[in-house]
Amino acid sequence: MKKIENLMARQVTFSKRRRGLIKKLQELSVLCDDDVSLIIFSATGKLREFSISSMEDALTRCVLHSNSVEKPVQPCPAFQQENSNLEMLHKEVNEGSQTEAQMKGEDLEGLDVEELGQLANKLKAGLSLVIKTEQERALTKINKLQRKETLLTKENKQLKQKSVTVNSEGDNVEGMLLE
Amino acid sequence: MKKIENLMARQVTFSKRRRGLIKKLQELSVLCDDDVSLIIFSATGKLREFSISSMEDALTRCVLHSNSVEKPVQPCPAFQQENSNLEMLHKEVNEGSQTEAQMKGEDLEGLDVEELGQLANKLKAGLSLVIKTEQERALTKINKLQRKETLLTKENKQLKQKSVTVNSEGDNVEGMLLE
DNA sequence: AACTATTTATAAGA
DNA sequence: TTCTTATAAATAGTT
Repeated sequence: MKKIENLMARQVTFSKRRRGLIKKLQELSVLCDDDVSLIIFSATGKLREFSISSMEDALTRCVLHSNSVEKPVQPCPAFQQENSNLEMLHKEVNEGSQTEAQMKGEDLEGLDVEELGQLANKLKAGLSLVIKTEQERALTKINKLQRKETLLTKENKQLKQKSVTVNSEGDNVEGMLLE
Repeated sequence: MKKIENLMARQVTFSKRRRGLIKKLQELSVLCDDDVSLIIFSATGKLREFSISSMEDALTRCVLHSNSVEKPVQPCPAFQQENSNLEMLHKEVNEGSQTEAQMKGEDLEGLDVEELGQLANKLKAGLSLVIKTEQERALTKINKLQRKETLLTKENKQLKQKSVTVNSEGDNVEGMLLE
């Protein structure tokens, strides 16, 4: 089993299997009385699907991007800026709570629940994108540092050998490295 | 289709279907080149399953509670060093259990908006802790690598100076560093 | 989208 | 828990 290279076939397969997956998720949540979350990212980090099957049918499904042709990724904030993103998210949640409180007392017909579902979806999507962005940022940074470290270590070895052959005394730099 | 009331039957079904679900998740992630996350909460809000398929680490599985009956927490391979964090997550998730249990069994129409909002907040809290765990882990790794890099660079500088003063020819290691 | 041949999942029982 | 098997369901290929 490997990646389907043909775009159309891949999209079709994705759609079919996504439906199957969500169905099974719903079944599990009913049979075993669980809450289930499903998050799917494309390989390029774009959010394709975020679905939550909870006890409430209204929150069961949340298809943000039904096409596999995704919207452009949100501008990738630097790792240090992630926290402000999270804070914004918190703020958004709090505002959402206010809205919800205001909505209290209104009819609890389908429309209200839909609006609430949309708010929840917004939150989930935001959180998902932040998680994904952080993961990517961190891994990129770690990989870069590891490559750099490898080269530095190599260089260090060469320099030490040279240093030892030519000058066996002087400042001893051994033992400086962290482990 | 409705909740399996018999505990043993429910546990067996949960195990079987979880395996099937994860298999299908893996298949989707391979066929369509996606990253997939799966989160399962028990109805009482306890985290049962957290699984991430990323491009870097094949599929990472973390079974905290294999069923609704309390069992010892299984070590999670991907987060072995974050046990305390995971326990915090577990604790946090548990705190909402009463609310969730109350909400359980009610019809959609019977749920008030505030309670649904609390569910959303709970999910957000769980996700936030996962984010936090990842952040901490990544930052620890990055900091360690950066310290190591700093020391290596310093050491190499000293070695180079020594090398240059004694022997100005030979292997040139400059230009090896990545930017 | 719909159809169908084939594969796969799973419930029940051991 | 694993294994077996009859049945049910998902899906790939096709139209």
